[in-house]
Amino acid sequence: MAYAGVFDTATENSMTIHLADQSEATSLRHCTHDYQVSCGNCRLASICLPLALEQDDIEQLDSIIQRSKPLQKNQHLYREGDDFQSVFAVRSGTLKAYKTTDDGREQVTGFYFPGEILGMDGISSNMHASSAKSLETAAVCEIQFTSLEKLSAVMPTLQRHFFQLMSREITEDQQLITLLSKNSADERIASLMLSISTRNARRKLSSTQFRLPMSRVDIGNYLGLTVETVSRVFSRMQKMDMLKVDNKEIEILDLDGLRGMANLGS
Amino acid sequence: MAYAGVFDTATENSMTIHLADQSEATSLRHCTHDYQVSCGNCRLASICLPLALEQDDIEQLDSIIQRSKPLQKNQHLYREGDDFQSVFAVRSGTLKAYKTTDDGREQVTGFYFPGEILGMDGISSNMHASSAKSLETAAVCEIQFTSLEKLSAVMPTLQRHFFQLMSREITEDQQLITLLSKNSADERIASLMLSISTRNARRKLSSTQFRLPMSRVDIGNYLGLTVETVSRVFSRMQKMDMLKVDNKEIEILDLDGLRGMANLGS
DNA sequence: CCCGAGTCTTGATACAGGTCAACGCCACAA
DNA sequence: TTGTGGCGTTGACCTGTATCAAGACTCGGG
Repeated sequence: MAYAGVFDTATENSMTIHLADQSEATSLRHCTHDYQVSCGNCRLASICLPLALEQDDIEQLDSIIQRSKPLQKNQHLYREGDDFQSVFAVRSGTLKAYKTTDDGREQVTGFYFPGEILGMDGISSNMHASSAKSLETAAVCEIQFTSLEKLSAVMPTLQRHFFQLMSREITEDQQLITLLSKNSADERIASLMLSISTRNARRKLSSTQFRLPMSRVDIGNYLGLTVETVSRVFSRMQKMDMLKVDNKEIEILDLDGLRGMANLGS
Repeated sequence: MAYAGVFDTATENSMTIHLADQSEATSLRHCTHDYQVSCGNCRLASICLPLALEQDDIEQLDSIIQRSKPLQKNQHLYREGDDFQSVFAVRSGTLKAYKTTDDGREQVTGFYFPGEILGMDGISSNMHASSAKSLETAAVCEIQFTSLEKLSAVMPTLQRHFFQLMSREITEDQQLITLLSKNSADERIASLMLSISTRNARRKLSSTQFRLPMSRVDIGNYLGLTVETVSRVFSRMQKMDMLKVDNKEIEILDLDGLRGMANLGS
């Protein structure tokens, strides 16, 4: 996929990047040369760090960021209950975050695309409050939280940036709450398609044609619907010529129609 | 109500504490003597600031906190779209936060009890992402965000505390997401009752007997249910001898039963 | 190439909760 | 005292989505 090329030469392996395992986490620090070298030349920096940082600042930031080996499909980045030590920026691929409820069911709480940051829900209790696994081969940057705190204290723009990131996570969750509590199945699916569309646009990818990295099950779970309903809605939208759906391949044919549907059912 | 006594002598007025209105906001800074004087002697400090702060730190914190006059019932603390300048700690009374959707409906995103902090969703865009209004006479402490940022930079425990507060807001929203997408009406109501119960306990109030500050409409809105359903669930729970419901007066009769219901329907 | 497991689609039926409507209760004003 | 308006309750009915069931498609492995 789009950014995967950068990592093509890296040998895939099944190493679990598990923060509880300190020895591995530290060893990652020394693999930097295999991968992209700096936030300064990262094409995602404009999404991940929309900051006016001096050259000097970027170097400091780089020094606390660890670039890790790729995650394979379905590999966990962290699990609910793990020691919290870092937040992560997605460099390529897509991850999903989910919680397991007391009675064993799963609730997907978010999808994370390149340039987006995850893991911040672990700060409050020093323990990850959700699990994160990759939906396809993916790569992430790991940002040690204690280092981030220290650096934030001397770099006001960084401090503000992280407050903002967390605040955005809150407002996005609130959007989802509204979606779940007030909107029909059609509206929910339409909203998700639009969300993916705009997030693609931010990364300079097509906003009308893309491949869904997640399964119907994940979509349904995220939106509080069953697989069957998700499937039916896709079929219906296809029949209405709003969407062209070929399994995971999506083409938005009527963006305005979709927008209308997302707000107030058709 | 519990903490209202402190403010009994204050003249009620209809002044809107509206942050866009700079002149009023600043004038509040000089009313301090009318109200509680310091975080150091605030009985809610253990909830609001569970920090190991030195005497000196508390004084610094006090210097950036403005104690405002009471809000009347239904008065707005801030509105969606207002300039973001401060976060607020509830001292007495209860507030609700809500968003208005594009098609004009309202989504309640949270209830805030004494000792809890609200307004953090405004940080990301420098604009409040939701509105907040009081459900009854209430009082809040206003914390100027820029001052908070500056103080955080030199007080690591404060910086961490705020990261944690925001992170907690995220995990709580995720709880609600799960509730809305996976749980039945009974489970939702049971969860809310338990949440209020534990939050009361934290403030050393009864965990089994309390008065709901919000209307049935607000409860339904928050939980993604209609008023009728809320009412029916309360009646059903009463018939099952789990709850005693007399309008807003609630008594939990079977805490364990309620807990069972909250997790996995009955 | 085919096989088999996982994933997706489609149809028939069931049910939780929404909608509509009527009414009770209480506070407050005239 | 009698309205009047807001809130809460209850009942009857309806509908969107879940559930159950059967196939169809897809993709990786032998």
